[in-house]
Amino acid sequence: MTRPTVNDIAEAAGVSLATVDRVLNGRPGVRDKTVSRVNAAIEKLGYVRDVTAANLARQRRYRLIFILPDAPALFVDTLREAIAESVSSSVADRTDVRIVTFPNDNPHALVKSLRALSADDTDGVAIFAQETPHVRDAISRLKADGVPIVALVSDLPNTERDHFVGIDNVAAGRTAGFLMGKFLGNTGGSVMVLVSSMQARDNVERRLGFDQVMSESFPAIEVLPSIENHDDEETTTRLVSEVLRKRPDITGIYSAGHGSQALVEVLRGYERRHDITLIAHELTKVTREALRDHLMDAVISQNVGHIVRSALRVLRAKSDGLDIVSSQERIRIEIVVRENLI
Amino acid sequence: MTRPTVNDIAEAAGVSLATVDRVLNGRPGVRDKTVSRVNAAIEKLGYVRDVTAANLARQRRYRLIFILPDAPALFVDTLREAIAESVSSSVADRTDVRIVTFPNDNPHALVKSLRALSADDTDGVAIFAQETPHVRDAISRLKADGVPIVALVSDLPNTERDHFVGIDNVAAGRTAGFLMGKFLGNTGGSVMVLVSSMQARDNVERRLGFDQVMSESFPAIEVLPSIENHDDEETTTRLVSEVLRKRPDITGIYSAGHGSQALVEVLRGYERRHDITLIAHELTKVTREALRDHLMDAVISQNVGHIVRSALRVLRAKSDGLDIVSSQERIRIEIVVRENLI
DNA sequence: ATTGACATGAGGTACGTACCTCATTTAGTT
DNA sequence: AACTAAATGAGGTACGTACCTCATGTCAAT
Repeated sequence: MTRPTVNDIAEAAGVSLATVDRVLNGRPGVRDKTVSRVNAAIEKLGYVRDVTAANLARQRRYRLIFILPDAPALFVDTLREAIAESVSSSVADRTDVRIVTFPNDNPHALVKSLRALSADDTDGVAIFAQETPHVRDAISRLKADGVPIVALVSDLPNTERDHFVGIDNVAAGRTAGFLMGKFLGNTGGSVMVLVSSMQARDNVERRLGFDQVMSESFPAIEVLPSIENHDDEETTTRLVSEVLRKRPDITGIYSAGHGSQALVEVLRGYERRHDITLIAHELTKVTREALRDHLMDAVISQNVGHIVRSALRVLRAKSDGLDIVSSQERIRIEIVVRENLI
Repeated sequence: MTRPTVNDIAEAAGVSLATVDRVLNGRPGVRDKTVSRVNAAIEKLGYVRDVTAANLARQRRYRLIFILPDAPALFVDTLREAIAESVSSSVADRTDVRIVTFPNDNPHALVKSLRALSADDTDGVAIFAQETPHVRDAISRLKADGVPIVALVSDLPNTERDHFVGIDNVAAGRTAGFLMGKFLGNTGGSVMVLVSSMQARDNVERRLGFDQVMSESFPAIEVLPSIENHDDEETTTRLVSEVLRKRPDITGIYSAGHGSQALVEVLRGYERRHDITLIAHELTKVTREALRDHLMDAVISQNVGHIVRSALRVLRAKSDGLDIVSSQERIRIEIVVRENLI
């Protein structure tokens, strides 16, 4: 009834504990025949390594680093909080987490941060940044040094990152488009789209997915060109006000970027606010309140807690040279309306 | 830099390891003054017990039981699969999970199963069932015996269960109502509502929430009385076909029960199927396909994986006499449309 | 001053695994 | 058969905590 241990395996396979240990930990000096005998015993007894005991014995610690921009968007703060929260629970996981922040508009600072890392003091890096040639090079160097790397939230597909932790942003944009279309009905009208930046891959992908669905399924609705706000409040306020004034036919607004604070504030002061369907990304203080206040209709979100935990799991696994079960690391695209707001 | 251990605490507090151990594990025979000295040292060094080492030493095992009906609804199968899956990973958590099934229509069998359990061989019970006086008594007995109990999916509020693991079903119904209203627009029409049984508390709560939102926000839409299908396919087929024939003004169907298989099949053969907005609960093979096929518009779901893991965490904590962080055990109400289907 | 109750210390073993050293056996080559 | 290299065994320590026993210390009541 009780769980088999290495000693049981040794006995069942008719070998010594040392040999079982060699097989289990892939150490050399065991004949193939013996290896299969041991593996057969493992199979037969249904042995599963006690990971906690193993880690205890191994005295393994994972030194992981999150690299984030200091973008003035609430979502980044939310992400940072989630990481900070994971730190407290990660003590039990033998994991030391450090957060490195770089100035949003300064790719050189990011590269400098990346250069400061090496396999000597780092077991894994999770990075939320845009892909530039310099970033590509820096990641390449880190990988060559043997440091596992995952991209966070916004993918870096042309780099040597091991994995991407985040939602499928094309699908997220499609989801937003689906809801926008269904909410607007067949009444026509036009939709304003805001993005943080057309350099931000996640934003571009969302826009792409949104457009796909709108043209496929809701051709009666006109989708306007993207407005880039560069996560800047003043810019947003100015541009949104302007478009709202010039285009009274606007019935929907899709905020595909990382923040919606300024947008929401403009709308609070807009008399036709209740005739506009507003869909944004990321559940934050601002979007929560906007949902509650009947100002916003839906939020497409990714659970930052899940993202952080997935990144930690993946980095630990990669650091141990283990494979990941990618189906278990998929981040869901969450739809939040005011009634399922937790 | 490295994490403090009990030995560091002993040294810092100027006491022996044995005394630290007594304090940490609440054993008697330590003066208050000494206790505070030790606690001060713990505070100062930021000591956190290494739970994995502790469990290893303690050789603690949790024997937990899930009690489920054999209802012919796909959702119950999904739940059962999630439990089975957790079994494999729970080996590492020193947890033995057993599933007990009782005939859906036979509350006496359920009571009998409950009676068979005792604190001698059970450290916790998670139960998905409806509340009846007999069930209440059986739970009362188990609690008196010191066995922690959580209600699963459908709450048992008038019993002595320690906790409820599942979604807020009123809010889930409200969410369904919100989407139904928004999708239908202001066109009026009427909505058919299906439930498994009006005895099932979760179903009743969903219906309640749905009605709240419909009357508050979408008064132009008529909501018909509930159709009870008792999770029976033939009944569903018959009743749904009949209502569809008699009421051609039906523009929406809300399936609040545990299964939607027969309903979906009827609709597949219904010529006006694309004029009907269909919203159901629980993501299963059937609802997935219906979403993909543009037959269903949204699914309100609860992540069975989360439910099972939460139940395991809560039962382990209760079994150790620990408090739970209820905010961490909240199960989200998920909205799934065809674009965010994973 | 003696007693007894209580508080504390010292030192051990155990949990399941990792990893080390050194001795011994086995297989393969000549 | 002798030799060598490789394979295996035996036995140890360590990780951080739990829990046990027994000895010794302290203090207050008698």
